[in-house]
Amino acid sequence: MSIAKTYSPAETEEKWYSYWLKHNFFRSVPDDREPYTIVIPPPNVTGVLHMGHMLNNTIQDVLIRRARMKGKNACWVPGTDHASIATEAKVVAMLKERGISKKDLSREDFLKYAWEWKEKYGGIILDQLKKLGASCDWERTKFTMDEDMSESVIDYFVHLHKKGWIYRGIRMVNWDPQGKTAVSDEEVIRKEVNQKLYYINYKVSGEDGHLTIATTRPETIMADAAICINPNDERYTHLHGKKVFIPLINREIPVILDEYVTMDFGTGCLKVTPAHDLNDYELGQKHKLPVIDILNDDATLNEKAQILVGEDRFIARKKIAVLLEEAGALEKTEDYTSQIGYSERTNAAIEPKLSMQWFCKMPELAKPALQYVLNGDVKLIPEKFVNTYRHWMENVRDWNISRQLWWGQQIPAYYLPTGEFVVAKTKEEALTEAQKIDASLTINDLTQDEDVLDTWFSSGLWPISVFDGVRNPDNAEINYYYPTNDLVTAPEILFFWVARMIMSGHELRGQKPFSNVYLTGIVRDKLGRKMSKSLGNSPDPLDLIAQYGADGVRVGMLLCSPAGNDLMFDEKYCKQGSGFANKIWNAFKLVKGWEVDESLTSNNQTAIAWFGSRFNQALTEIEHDFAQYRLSEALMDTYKLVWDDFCAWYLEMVKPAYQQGVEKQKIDAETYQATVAFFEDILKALHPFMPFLTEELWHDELFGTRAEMDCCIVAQLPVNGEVNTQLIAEIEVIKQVVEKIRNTRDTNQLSPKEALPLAIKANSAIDYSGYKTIIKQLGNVNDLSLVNDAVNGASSFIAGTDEFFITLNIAIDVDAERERLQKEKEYLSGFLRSVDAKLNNERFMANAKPEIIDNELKKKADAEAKLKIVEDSLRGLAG
RNA sequence: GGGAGUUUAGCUCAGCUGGUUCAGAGCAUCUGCCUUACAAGCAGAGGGUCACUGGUUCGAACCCAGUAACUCCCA
Repeated sequence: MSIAKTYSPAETEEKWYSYWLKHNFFRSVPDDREPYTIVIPPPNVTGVLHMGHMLNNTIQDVLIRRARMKGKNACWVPGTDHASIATEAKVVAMLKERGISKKDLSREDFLKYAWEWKEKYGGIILDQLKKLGASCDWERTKFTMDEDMSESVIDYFVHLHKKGWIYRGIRMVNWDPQGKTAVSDEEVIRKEVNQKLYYINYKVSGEDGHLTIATTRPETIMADAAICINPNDERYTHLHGKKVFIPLINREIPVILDEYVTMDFGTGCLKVTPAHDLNDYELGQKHKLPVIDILNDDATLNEKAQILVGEDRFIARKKIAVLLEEAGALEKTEDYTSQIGYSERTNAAIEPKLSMQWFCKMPELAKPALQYVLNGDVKLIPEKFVNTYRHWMENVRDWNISRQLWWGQQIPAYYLPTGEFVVAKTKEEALTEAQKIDASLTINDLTQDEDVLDTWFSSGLWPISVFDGVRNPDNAEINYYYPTNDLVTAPEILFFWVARMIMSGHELRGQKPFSNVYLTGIVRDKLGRKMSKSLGNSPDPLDLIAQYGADGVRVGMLLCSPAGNDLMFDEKYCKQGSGFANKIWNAFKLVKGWEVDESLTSNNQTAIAWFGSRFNQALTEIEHDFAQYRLSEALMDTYKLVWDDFCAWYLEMVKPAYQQGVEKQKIDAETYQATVAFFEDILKALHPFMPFLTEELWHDELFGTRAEMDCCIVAQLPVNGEVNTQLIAEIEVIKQVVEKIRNTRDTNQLSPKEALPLAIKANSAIDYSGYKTIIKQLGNVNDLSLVNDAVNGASSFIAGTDEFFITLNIAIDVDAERERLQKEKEYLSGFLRSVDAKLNNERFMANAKPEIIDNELKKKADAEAKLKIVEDSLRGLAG
């Protein structure tokens, strides 16, 4: 196979992804290997791939591929969640476009449309993930409303109900008037909003005077049940026990006293509207006030409002301001900013609303779930999130699990004609239960609760239900794969999702659902703004892949992703990624271009031994990075291993020197074979990050003929190689020597092509005769000699504690040389002084650990040796 | 209002148990090179009062206290 000038990702990616699929490399079934399991955070069926998914799934894929290459039975379970509110909203919108209204449909018909929608759009993200290279076991793809998954949800509900942890109650809920459902506290996004504060006069009953209240919601005055003042407020003592009239509708309401009212906010008179404000509701309960609900489910005013009936709340607000003005009841308005809640799903302003809901008691579930994290059974990465988690779990409130929707698992509660209810898995079982209450009941007497369960109630079971562990708690799969290993998700859903999985894991299996939770940051643009559709600052991930290749984008994502911190994404990182791919490609081209000449003998043993050691050392470092989930650093360590150590140093050491007139470079067999072997190891180390490029090169004929199943994706990572640390340390000195030779060339404005003679006066134990080849090749040195005395009149430098001399054809600039040496001398003397200061300090000698002192002594000796050399050189220069 | 976090080079970030592997990496910048793998490259170079103030210590980017700015979560 001939090789193209640059790497072109597109066809490669398509080719190898299908190959992997065809050969079932992503497939996992239980066997006797150690399992390594990740369940995907199921994306919404409504979504399309965004940068957050890219980051999240790149990380998961790196982890899963690495585990696979370490010989584990790697299983990555993909799937989607049904996102009840968001999906229902989409379906309602779709129907509206077709001229169909949801309220004209039966539940059954509506669900048919919803499933149709899900089939059409629900798999988009998963398909897009394939472009990224995600090696999920697609045969395991799950959806939270699959029959078995839903059954698991119902089982869990029944289970919790039996324990008495699920109950019904009237509560003030966050009502989404657009979705026409309650949403949980966590699904409300608070935003600062500029509003107006309306000052409204209420006439005092039986007197001429009035009092003034301040409110942001004048349209709710018709629902007022009282006016509340602080009993300590001296301005209003005359109002104690009085009644006032609500303007426009002239309903009489009492003035009540409660210290709850802040005297210095507004006027100190608070209108109490129990039906439409959480705090007012509680105040109303305390003072036994009536609850007057003037809003419909869609937040239009109902007939209880008496006026503006049928108007939307916001339109009513504008209109009532005018009416109040006309009636002379509007004192003034002021600009005012406050926090308003918006539905995460529909972006409608949340309306506090009283309604009957299902709740799940949290304290009993939260307590053990907190322990898993506190005692380290479940590790949060980074650790800082433990505090946040604890704070939540210790202040947890009961969870509203019902949603007034159709798309989702319908609550398995069945009402008797009397209004009593039973909870059971099926209607038949419910009947049996119901008949215990009234033996004469038949199945037609039972009506199932209309509401569905919160989506998190089902995704909270995800790591168990994907292995059918709720319905069949002792099946082979759940026993093998559960607890899973790593979970990769966003901190915003630590409580929503992660905590609930830990709760259900403990409750159902007495076990944690996963050992490590890697929390990624939010992907922001380079200005630090969260990427969002509305801002239009998010690149299309698929465009990025088309432009930079999947490998390039994967590298780009990881380069800028410190664990748990937000990442400032910039396309330039992807560019760096694709540049890296190209570098590897070109290194490959070089090696591939070599022709072996069997008659040549190798003199690259040192280089080969060095890179072998360096490679093993780097593997250990990378392993260490992964153990701490420092993926960004693991990648950077790999990057530098390949680019610097392999390409810039090793290949330059061994590559056949340019020979005039020789068209093909020849190389000895030993070096060739070693280099090819190194390259193969490098492909393995790179594979988790750059699966496509590595797989492509893996199959090149350079490596001989490969069996069909011999693929990089299942190659085993090299382990436990030897590291010759002395050799590595000595090569570091050799690199310095080479750099200084190049520097000498640079400062004397000599061409790199001009070969130079080098004399070495070794003061250290390094045997330079073994490094001659390398120095000659990299430094373009034509004559290398080992000497015992300083060479006069030559340009010199020091590396380590050894001296080096280059005799130049041109006269060296003595003054410049002296200045350079003088500077070095000053630095060394200063350094020596600081070391001596420590060593002469009694308290240092008394307090510092012995190894620290040893180190200082070594530094002293080292500096003294160097200083002596510099001083000698200076003397030589003078003489 | 309560809680948490962040602040190190122009940018994005490392810096573990306080001590020469301590001020580092990648990118960007500057200079010189189209050198037979790669200009998406090669060879060099510059760049930081470790947010600020004080304290502890023989010794502080690191520990403690306070201040400032930014971010997130909860109310």
